[in-house]
This record gives sequence, C-alpha cells and structure tokens, in this order.
Amino acid sequence: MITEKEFLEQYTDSIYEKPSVTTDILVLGVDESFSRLKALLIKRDEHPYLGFYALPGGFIKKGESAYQAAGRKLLEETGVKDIYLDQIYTFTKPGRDPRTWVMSIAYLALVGDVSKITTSGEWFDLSIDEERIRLYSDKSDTEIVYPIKEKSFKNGRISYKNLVASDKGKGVKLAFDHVEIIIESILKLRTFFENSDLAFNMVGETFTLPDLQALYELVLGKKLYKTNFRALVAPRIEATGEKIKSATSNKLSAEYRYIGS
Amino acid sequence: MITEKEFLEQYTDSIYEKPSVTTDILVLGVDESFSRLKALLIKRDEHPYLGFYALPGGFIKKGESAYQAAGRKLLEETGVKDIYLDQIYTFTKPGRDPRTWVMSIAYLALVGDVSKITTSGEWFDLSIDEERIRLYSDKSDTEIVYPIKEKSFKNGRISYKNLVASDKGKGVKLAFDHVEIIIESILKLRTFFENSDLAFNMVGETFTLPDLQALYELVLGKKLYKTNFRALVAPRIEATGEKIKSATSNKLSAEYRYIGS
DNA sequence: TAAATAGTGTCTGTGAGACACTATTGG
DNA sequence: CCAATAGTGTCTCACAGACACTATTTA
Repeated sequence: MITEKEFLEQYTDSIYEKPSVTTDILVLGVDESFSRLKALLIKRDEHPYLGFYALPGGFIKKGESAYQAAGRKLLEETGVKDIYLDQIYTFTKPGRDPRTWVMSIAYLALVGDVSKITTSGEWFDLSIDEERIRLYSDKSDTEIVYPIKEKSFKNGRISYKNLVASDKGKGVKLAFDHVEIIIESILKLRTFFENSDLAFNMVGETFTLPDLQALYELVLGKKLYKTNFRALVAPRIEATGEKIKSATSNKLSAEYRYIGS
Repeated sequence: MITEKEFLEQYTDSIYEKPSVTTDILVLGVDESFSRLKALLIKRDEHPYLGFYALPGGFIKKGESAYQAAGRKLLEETGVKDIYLDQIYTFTKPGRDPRTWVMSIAYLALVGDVSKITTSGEWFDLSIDEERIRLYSDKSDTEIVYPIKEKSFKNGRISYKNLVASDKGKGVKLAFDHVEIIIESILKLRTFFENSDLAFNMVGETFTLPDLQALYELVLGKKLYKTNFRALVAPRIEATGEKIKSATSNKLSAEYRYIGS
C-alpha cells in the first residue's frame, strides 16, 4: 500500500475528456433616473455566434476560483471591483456551446448608475414581464426580444413553474444559452430584493427614499405603497439630516444612508 | 471571412488546461420514526483521503448534463430514481482536490425512509446546530464532528453571515471540502422547507400530520406549534378519510395526501 | 399660488407565534 | 379508565396591502 504522498507524486491526470469551464456574468445596473434596468452585453467578433450579443465572461484559469475569474473579467470589462458578485447557477447542458464541451458558471454582478462606467460593451435596457424579455441598446439601436412561457416541471413529487424563453421569432438573438442565464438571474435578483438588503448595492453611499423606492419598483416590476415601503426599509437606514435632490424628480428629499441590518 | 460552419469544422479544442468536473450529492432521508436525519456517505478506498468518508459522486461524462450525472450516480449508489434532485452550488476553490484541478457541482437529493434503501455506503445520522455539525453511523460506529462558527463576510456593500466548519479537532473527518457542501445544502434545505412544499418529497404518498410535523421539526431544528403548523399545510393536503398509525407514536391519526399548491 | 410630490396616520387581512382547551385512543 | 396524544379555538403581534390625508417644494 502506498501513502497519500506517494500517490499524489505518481498521480497522472485523468484520461477522460474534460470540459472547458467559463464564467458568464450578468452585470446589472440602472440609469441615472432609476427608470431603466441596464444589462451589459458584448457583441461577439468571433465564431461561433459571430455578431450576436453575449454576456461578458471567459474561461476560468488554473489557479483561480470561479469567483476570482468572474471578478477579473468584470474588472477588465468595466473597471469596477469590490461590488456585489454572486454565483447563480451552473449551466451544463451538452451542446450549449457548438464548438465543444463547455460548462458555464453564471454570476450576477450589481453596479449602480451605469452612466459613469466605461466599457467596450453596450448597456442594454432590460425589461421582463410574463410575456417577454426585451433588451434594447440605443447606442446601436439593437432590439433583442424573446417571448416567454411559463413552463411547469416536476422534481420529485412537486411541480414547479419556471419562465422559459422560446427561441422562435426573428431578429437579433443572444449567443449560446445566455437568455436562460439572464432570466434565471433576474428571478433570483427579485427574490433577493424581497428577502435581503441587496438593493443597497445599486444606489450610492447616500440616497433618497423616492429613488430607493423607484429602484425596488423597477426590479420587482410592480408599484409599491409609499407608507409600507418606508416602514420596511426604515430599520436599515438612517437620515443624514441633509436634503438632496432625488434623481426621480426635481424636488428635495431627505438623504439617507444604509446602516445594515 | 469564414462561415460559422467552416469555423466549427476547423475548430481545434482549447490549448488551455481544463479542470475535471464532478458532481457530489448529499442524499438526505429520515429513519422510520422521523427522529433522525440521515445522510449517505461512502468510505473512500482510494487515495486521496483514503479511509475518509465522502459524499457519493463522480465525474461528469461528455454528453451528459450535471443533472444527469448526479441522477446516474444516485441510481448506482441507492437504486432510487425520479426523486427530488436539485443543484445547490458549484465549488471551485483551487486546491480543494489535492490531485489536480477539480470543480464540483453539488446536488441535493431527497429520499424518504432510508431503511428500505440498499446502498454500498453508510447512512449517517446528521445533526447540525449553532455549535457543531455531527455525523454518526451506528453501522461502523463512526462519529464525525466539526465545530461550527458564524462568519461574517462582505459582498458589495452588504454583510452576510455564514456558518463555517473549522477543521480543528481530531477524529475522523470528511474528504475534500465535503463538510462545506453538507452545510450549504442543509441551509438551503431549511429555507426550502420554509418556503416551498419540499417536505412532501420526504414522506410517503400518504402520511399523518404528526409525522409530517416531526419531519419539519427535524429539518428546521425547532419545535413548531401544532395549530399553526396545521393551518400552514392545510391548503396543500387533503384527508383520505382513513385513519392510520403514525410513525412517531402508536396512536391512530388521520391520513392525508399531498394535493399540490 | 397651484400642481406635484415628499411624507404621515391608520385600517384591514394574513400568517407566525403562543397558549389553553376538548376529543380520541391504546394500554 | 387514565395517561398520552390527536385535534381545535382563539389571542397577540408583525407585516404586507391599501387608502386618505398633510407638508413642502418648485415652477
């Protein structure tokens, strides 16, 4: 019997074929007036999916974690770091990349106002409802639309409902299975918005309550009642004592700061 | 300019080194009397971590998805299929496998009463509280214990708390980073129990409310009030009209069936 | 000074948490 | 027939949803 040390010294790597593993990152932000969700897409200049838009991302290198790879790519593409970045789901369906066997670990990154961020990509307006998901870039006047259907599937004894984009319809499309990644990420973002303080990653150091509420309404896709919203966030914020101009209107509002939960 | 078809024909695979990718599965069940959570572990008979206990799992083969690979392994190890199986998290930290570069996509599988399942592994009692996680197999009289600490970490502007097992202390340990996988999975299981109908994957086709409540209390690690618990599950179940013996006591209780939400 | 929007008071319904009680069953 | 436990009634509190109102600010 050999020892573990001896084993590791003589170990030769698996003869089985291995997949390539990438990270794809949905970088989400808002415009200056909290009226549009913004997602970063990059036009592919290589095969496959040449000319299609894709999420920023890239191969994970040996010696780094998926989180590090996502952070590195994010920094390369946007120049930002130390922002919210979290793993969403790992996509492994065979054939999702026509070249070869590629898995993708999807990440969600949250930035605030995208107007200050320089990138080689394009910021697309992102909207999603029960009927469709729509991405639009006014920079290149590109519109990407997918109809959405609710699909029910079983896991064990329980049925779940899920939103699935149908690939039908013409027009510009997203590369690979990146629609799926975007949909999954948005759904997770919504539950996080309802159950955690995630929203504060998308406003500045200080903010006004009208702006914060506009952000919630934008992400959750529904109107909220002012009173209830304020009661909800009240324990997590403190007034600075100043009054500043909201981005959503041109009136003065009280300025607040996030103090954690 | 070549077409995509030509590109794919001439495409040669990446020269970059690639990781191996495995799935590791936390197979969770209960004993006959709903008094112990059970987790399946397998004693390793190879280096590395020879003699340590590990989660069942294995390499993903080309042509199958991670989900399929997890389902295949589950069937091989337990003979069960068509049960609840869901992706939890992908572990990618460099060095997590001493042999070489290996990522692991963790899955959670839910079975019911484990006494009917034959396996080459061992069923360990699993308990977890704020202080420690403990696994115990009476088959081999093996006890595996890790102290647990609450660790706070920042993601963007927000601080999160997380349970982390410390590697200190002697005694039998788990292979690789499998403690982490187990802890993450249990935490996810708890939030799923509180927010979905997941529990019905761990009881039979019909069940009694005392049994179902015992299961909830076991997973959530706290006592529940009968009245509130019954009010909660009432809309999702229907009485069969029969009275059967509970597993948790020797009295008759009304028999129910899951009807979905 | 008027329209718009910041900000507050309060009512309702629902669900979790809690406790006290009655009904039924096995030994 | 009695101890144990199945099963019910009801109170409280926190919070989401909803609406009506007052205060302040810019045009």
